Amino acid sequence: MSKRGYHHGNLKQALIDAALTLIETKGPTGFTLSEASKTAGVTPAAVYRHFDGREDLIAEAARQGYDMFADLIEFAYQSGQPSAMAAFGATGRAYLAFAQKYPGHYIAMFESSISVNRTPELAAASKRANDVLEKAAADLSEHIPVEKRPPASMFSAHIWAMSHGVVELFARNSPGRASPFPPEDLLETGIGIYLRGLGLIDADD
Amino acid sequence: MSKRGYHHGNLKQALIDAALTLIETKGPTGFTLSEASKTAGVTPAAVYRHFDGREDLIAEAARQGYDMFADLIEFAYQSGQPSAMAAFGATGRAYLAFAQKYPGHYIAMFESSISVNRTPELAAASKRANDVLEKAAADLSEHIPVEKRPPASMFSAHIWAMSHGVVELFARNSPGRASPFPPEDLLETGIGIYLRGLGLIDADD
DNA sequence: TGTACATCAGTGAACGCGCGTTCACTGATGTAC
DNA sequence: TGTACATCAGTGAACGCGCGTTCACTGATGTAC
Repeated sequence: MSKRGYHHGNLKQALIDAALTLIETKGPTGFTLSEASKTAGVTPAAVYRHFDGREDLIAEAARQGYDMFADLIEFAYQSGQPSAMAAFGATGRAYLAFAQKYPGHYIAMFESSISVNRTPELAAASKRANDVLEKAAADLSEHIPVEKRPPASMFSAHIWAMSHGVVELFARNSPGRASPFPPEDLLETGIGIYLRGLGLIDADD
Repeated sequence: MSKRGYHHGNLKQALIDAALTLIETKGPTGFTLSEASKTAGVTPAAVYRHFDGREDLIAEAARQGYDMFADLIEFAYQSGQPSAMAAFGATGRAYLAFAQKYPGHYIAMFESSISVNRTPELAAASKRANDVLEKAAADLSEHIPVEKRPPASMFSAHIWAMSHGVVELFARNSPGRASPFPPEDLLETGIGIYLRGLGLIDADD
């Protein structure tokens, strides 16, 4: 903030922020190093003081995204305890909220072609996010009779798929494709119906 | 086929096919006119005999995709009649099959930034696909008591979201992200649980 | 407090490259007579 | 069947552009004395 002049002071983060904004508007392949550096008020060559190159910058943006994502999801999950049901619901809402509040991160994480195994840090951050989702599903599925209980990883994959689908198709404004309902409602009702199918919600709601 | 030489014979379709293969491997923004024309064995300038430019080529690919998609979905839907349940199940399976068999089309349709309203033909093809999906949902929801019946468009949006999510997260091999289950199983069980939640499938399966 | 100096974040010019698009052209094809 | 000719699908060279990356450099900063 206060530091300016020849030395930027916080160029690394400024570049990541610029990249995220660009990714948000132009997609992960539409983003260019040159434009990000220009946005940050710096020469393209300056990027190489902080990153190994283009891919490395995107990977770092994704890593920060996974970290925030895991934090938010974990916090939402804890905030609903000790009710497994409340914890699960909060987790689902946090998912959509994250995708809407941080679209650049979301795209870098799930739509860029960066492998999640690119660096150990990225893999760890991604795994942590995954584990929280699966933990929420596992907790909740404790309430299902064993013989009709699907594996927690399947349960969590279903919810994740529906959440991701709602984000991609109805939350992000695909050009020319109108959403019939607010995405929050769509996800809330969708998950509700699914959970009822598992016997976790009373048929009378 | 038989026609070759100075005149290509069927360059327009050859360019679309080349574009689809490229889109499939490099994403909608990674695709280049030059590479598509080279693949088709032709100079980049030749493209302009058949298309207005880059975007126009993608739009045409998407249009063909919507057409095939609507045909396949419609056929699957009809093949399950008169049972609404069978028709709906076939429709869901056709969705996934399309995404897997024609990934280039699927990406051009749902992941490119081409507006569905770009041309009247594209809008019409897209609407037809949409209508078939919604019709299947509406038919099936006839079997739900009116007072607990969600709007058909919401019903269809839920199923579409879950299908799209399964495709994006687990069917397409996101680099480094392993699918815990075959996507077909994931979608079949997911939709099954959802339908049970709507009271459309017996709790005992 | 003042000065000499090492550090290193950012500059600016340059590179080779592939892009989408344009243009005047060429030559294969198919039709009219 | 043979020839003249119009059509138009494709060529090839050229354009201006922005890309990611490299390099020797410069000058602001912070530390040692």
